[in-house]
Amino acid sequence: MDDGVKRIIQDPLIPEMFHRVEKLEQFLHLARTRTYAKGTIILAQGMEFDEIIYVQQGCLAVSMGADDGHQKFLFHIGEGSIGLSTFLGEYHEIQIHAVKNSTVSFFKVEQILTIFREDEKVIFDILQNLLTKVYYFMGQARDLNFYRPSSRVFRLLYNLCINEGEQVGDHYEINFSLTQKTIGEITGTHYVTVCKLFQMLDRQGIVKKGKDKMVVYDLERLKSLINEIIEY
DNA sequence: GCATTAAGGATAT
DNA sequence: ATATCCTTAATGC
Repeated sequence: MDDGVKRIIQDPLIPEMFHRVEKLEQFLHLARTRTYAKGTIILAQGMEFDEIIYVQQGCLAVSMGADDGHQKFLFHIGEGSIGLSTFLGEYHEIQIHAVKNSTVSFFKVEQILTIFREDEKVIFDILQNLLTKVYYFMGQARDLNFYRPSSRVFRLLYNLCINEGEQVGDHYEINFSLTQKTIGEITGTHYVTVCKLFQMLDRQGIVKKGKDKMVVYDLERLKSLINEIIEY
């Protein structure tokens, strides 16, 4: 095996940075390409689907419907990433909609096979993309079983700080911010609960969340909060 | 401990 | 100007 196919699976902290398959960029002429306005539903529940989605620009969200009409957010498909490499019949409950204005390409099976023949490394890229998703959702399954909602939120913040945080003096800065709403979606906790938790963190000076920056003032305290019972 | 609902205020586009 | 996000309180499991 040459180095081109030797890779490491790293766990994505948030479900939108799965392995990119940018090699598909060279094969866009084989695909059907469309643009979607923000909010458009690309794949509705129960719609047959046998293509691979590649997002050139923008961002899509994949969610799964529940009996009561609720949609459980699953993951984002960002630029350079792919979606639904599995082929759905008409009895699935997946929905995909555009989060931003997006241009996305659709590859049919035969086209994908052609690409595989021309550049077999694309196979590994697609496998890698799928495996990071599988690994991510294995982690989700564990978290939902073993941690309470408050723990899941704190764990996410802690991991973000460890992995993306930049130490500045005595504190850490995370140079992007998630909305409380998306933190709720990712961790499976209600957004009102997320709000209360951030209030607590703010009041105790542990974490302050800004518009496009989060700073962690007390990483050890944040870590210990993961295993504490929170009073609301 | 947390979800849910509702309702009003705050920001983003 | 309108949609989206955040806050707060009340209630229920």
